[in-house]
Amino acid sequence: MDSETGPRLREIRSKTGLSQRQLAKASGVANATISQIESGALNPTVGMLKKVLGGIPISLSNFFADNFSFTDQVFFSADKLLQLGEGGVSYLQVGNHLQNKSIQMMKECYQPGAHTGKHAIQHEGEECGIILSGSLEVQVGDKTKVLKAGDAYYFRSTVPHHFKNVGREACELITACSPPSF
Amino acid sequence: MDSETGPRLREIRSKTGLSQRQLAKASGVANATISQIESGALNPTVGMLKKVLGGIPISLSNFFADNFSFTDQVFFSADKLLQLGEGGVSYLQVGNHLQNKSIQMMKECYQPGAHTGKHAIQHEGEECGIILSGSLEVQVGDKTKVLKAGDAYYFRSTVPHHFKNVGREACELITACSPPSF
DNA sequence: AAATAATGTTCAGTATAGTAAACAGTTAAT
DNA sequence: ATTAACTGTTTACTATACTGAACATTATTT
Repeated sequence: MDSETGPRLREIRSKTGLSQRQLAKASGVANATISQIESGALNPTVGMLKKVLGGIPISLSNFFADNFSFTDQVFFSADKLLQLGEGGVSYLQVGNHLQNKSIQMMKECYQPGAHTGKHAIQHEGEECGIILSGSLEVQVGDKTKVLKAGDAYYFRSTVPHHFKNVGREACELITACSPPSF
Repeated sequence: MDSETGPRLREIRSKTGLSQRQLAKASGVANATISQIESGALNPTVGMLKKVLGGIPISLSNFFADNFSFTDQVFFSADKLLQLGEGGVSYLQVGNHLQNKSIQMMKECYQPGAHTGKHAIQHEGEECGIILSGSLEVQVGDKTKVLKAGDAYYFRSTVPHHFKNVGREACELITACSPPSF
């Protein structure tokens, strides 16, 4: 019936290094259920899927938004969404050769606990962003606030700033800097 | 089990002006099923929910990302995400008083068929964007391309450009202009 | 090599999701 | 007022999601 969710669950589970039984224990469902869901032999209820994803953990929204892959084609010339970083924080940049351009737009992903380093960042220009999923602690100057999906920020980059994912799930956001900072 | 999806479905269905039976017919499921899902008496399978949402139409991703509301708090001073437009195209702007700022970041939503007008747009600066959901036909100069979720664009705004939603569902994207264009 | 502990898969039983049809209530037309 | 057409809800039935236990493989331990 829905041929996507099984393979998708398998892919995500594998990526996180969990076995079916580990995930089963963490989420409180039978391991057979996970096997059957992944193989497509079963059409899970949303309650069940939510329960299973709770063991990873990942939200339903993020699970189904997984096709937010950035691997597809990109508009204009050879501008690709480049994977710049690795590890706790990843950056996907819109366009390339930004040296003489004025905007640096990125989709960023902070793993749980990931942050921008012990020293606050400071550079020319301005920056802003919109949180897509998860939660992010944003520190700008002496102000600190935890932003959730749908929240946004805007500040002058000359003020020292620092980002940290304080939630249990990955935090995705889209940001823009002007001018590009690296 | 999952107490959110019922009320959420009811809310979305009501907003679109569909009755349970209309949606049932459009999606090919029993009206009783929709009633029971909405009342919470039933925990739908994802295949079933997908089928139901197909009659609206709205994707699973968008359905669960519904908490992408922009109504929550926003970081820094009184900067709110302002609803600027109405009708076929809506704009939610990050921050305000952008006259002497350098970035204009917005979350835009194009209803099916909606576009930026019969005359192409042209202004100073550069702009870019990332498609969150749906599909958008982007016309820049003599180049035209249909972008899907995860795709992105970047171009100089002095080149005449035009956006149009050519899909059946609403298209959401996040854009950035530098400098702000209005 | 034999034993132990993992891995994912298969199977019979039971709990429940989904259907079709009848029900009850509200609005519109005649 | 009575029909007619709509709204959402309830009910008995059947199709299937989910469980627990056994199964088959592969990797690690002793």
